[in-house]
Amino acid sequence: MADDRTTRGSVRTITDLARLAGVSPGTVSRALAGKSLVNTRTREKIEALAREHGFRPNQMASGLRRQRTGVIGVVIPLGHDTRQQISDSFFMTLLGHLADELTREGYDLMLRRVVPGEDPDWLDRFIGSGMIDGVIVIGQSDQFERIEEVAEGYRSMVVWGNHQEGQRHCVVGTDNRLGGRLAAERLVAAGAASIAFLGDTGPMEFAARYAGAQDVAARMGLPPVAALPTHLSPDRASEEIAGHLEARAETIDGIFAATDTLAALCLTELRRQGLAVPGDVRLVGFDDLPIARQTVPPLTTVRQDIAAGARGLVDLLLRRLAGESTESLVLPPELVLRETA
Amino acid sequence: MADDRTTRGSVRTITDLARLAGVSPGTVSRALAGKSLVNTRTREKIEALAREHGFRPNQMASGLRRQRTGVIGVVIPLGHDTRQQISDSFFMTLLGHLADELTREGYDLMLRRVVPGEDPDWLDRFIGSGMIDGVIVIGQSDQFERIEEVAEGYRSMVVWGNHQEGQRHCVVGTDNRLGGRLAAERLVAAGAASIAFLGDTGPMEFAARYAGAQDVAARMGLPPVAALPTHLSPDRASEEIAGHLEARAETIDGIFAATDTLAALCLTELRRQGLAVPGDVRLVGFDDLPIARQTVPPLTTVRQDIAAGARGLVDLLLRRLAGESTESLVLPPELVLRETA
DNA sequence: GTGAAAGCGCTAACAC
DNA sequence: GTGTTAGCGCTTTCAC
Repeated sequence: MADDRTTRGSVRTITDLARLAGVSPGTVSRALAGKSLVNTRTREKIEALAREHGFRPNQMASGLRRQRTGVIGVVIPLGHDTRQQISDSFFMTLLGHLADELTREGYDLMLRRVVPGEDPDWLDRFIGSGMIDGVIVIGQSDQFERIEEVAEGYRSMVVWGNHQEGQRHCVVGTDNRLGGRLAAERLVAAGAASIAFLGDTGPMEFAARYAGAQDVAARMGLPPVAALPTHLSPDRASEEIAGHLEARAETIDGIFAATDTLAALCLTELRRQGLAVPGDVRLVGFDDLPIARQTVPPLTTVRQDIAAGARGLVDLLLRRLAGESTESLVLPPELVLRETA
Repeated sequence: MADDRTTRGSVRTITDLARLAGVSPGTVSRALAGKSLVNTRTREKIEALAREHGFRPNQMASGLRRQRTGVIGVVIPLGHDTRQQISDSFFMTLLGHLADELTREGYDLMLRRVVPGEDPDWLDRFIGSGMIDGVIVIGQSDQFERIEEVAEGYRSMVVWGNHQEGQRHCVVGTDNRLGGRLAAERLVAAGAASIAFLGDTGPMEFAARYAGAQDVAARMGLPPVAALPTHLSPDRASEEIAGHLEARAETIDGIFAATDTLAALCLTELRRQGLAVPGDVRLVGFDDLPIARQTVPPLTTVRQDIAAGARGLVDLLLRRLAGESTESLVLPPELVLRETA
């Protein structure tokens, strides 16, 4: 075991430091907090001592006393399709931006991935842990109702996801339905007459994208958009896509993929089956992840502004922590024209 | 502000619950902890009450008292090239696996991204916060020395990175030098006679990969491997790659890219400049990220077993927390033959 | 401007 | 088996 937590000497507590400085613990606390009035010389002395001994106040103790931890929880519910989203690029990128934003605001980030199916209590458990001042939920998954219930009694929460008319929880997200419309309109403009949606329509975001595509098909008098369900893990998805294409390729000339990741896989499958893109089949993705620029041909897609999303989440959460009421924030999607449609 | 932290009733503390159950706080603590002996009926009663009121013990308080938080810190130092690694796929994937492993072991994960240049004290600050029982550092970046110093006095740390002869800190990582050799050998076997290394050679992992390639060039009597430095952010890297290729394409017939991400960008640039892969130029990447299978043609690369890495990191850290001494863990890289070399 | 003292919510001796 | 008690390390009245 050895002397783990002692780097130099044994100035572990504010009391140790107080003894060294010849003052009381209270004074040290005040000096280090930088607030309340402390004699400049006392403060300087204490700060010097603290630096010299590499002292840092224990955040658990401080948190307990002040009833605030300085930590924001970030939770990723893996509802549908447990194994997948695990390394979903979109969520991971969002997480990176969240880390940056929270750091900038002086908060730490506690990350939790949960499987709601195994633990229905996932959200309350996190909130009730006493470890976090607020929580950001990344993705509603299939937990819309659960989140609504919690939002009823807990204000310090903001969710990344889809906005529903009249919902109670504060959400930040792209207008998925509009995004779906943009995608389908582009497919049609590029010459598609029979469109399919590639991906699971279970998660709300995806359902909304699908609905947007349906809107366009209906408005244009095209046949309804077929749903080609897939999982999100690359391995399974590839197989499933191959199956769908074999069964339906004849009847489909436009594909709207739920994510760029799926679109990229689909592109590979299309090539393998000898179908030209965008000649035989037009393809549009969603997200505008880095991969969208690197496929061959590069992917036409619907862009979500991830950085803006992260800023919005943090901004709204901090405002809620400060007692403000906040509206949800719906971000506009943007069609990015490349070469697949 | 409203009644934030109360979902139902006001059973916030173990003492509240004790009052309800007609027992003492101590008994509630014991009952909920599941350890020490408590009358079965008392325990059941308490558990029922706890469930009914959605009570969860405050982890800050518990942590403070027990001197253990149940939280592992994960820190990503952004040393070189601040903006980049920010969404580096490799680190993000590793992070995902770490989250899974730690969760499985009952730990929470506190994530911090730091810029050592701005805060030389990044590591001590995290360790000294009192919020974490141990720390996993993802990537040595340019902080090898700092990490060594800290390792001197702090045992509860494991680092993802490159292994150096005689180093003090416990590290888990791929044998990068061997990986570099595998890559270069493959390039040569595929017909390359003049090899370049694409990427910054500053970070230790990359330096080792580069050194491995040099080993092979020397052994084979080929000209030394040229280093083509780049940043890691896609935008800058693309430009830089284009520049390098324009300047040197004539004289290079094999490229070893420091990461798959760079390799994919390079592939795009090569195509743009009308160079055939692997006809004119052979290309090998590193990591075997999902993108490696989706480029056209798919990328020959050196695989790092990320899942095994995450398991190793967590396993070693837990052993160290338990007081064991542990050796570093060097994982074998594996050449994955696809079509670019 | 500083000290003393009372906890934040929990756990772990120590009694009984 | 269970109650009582004394803190974990910090902040914050309340005195002075």
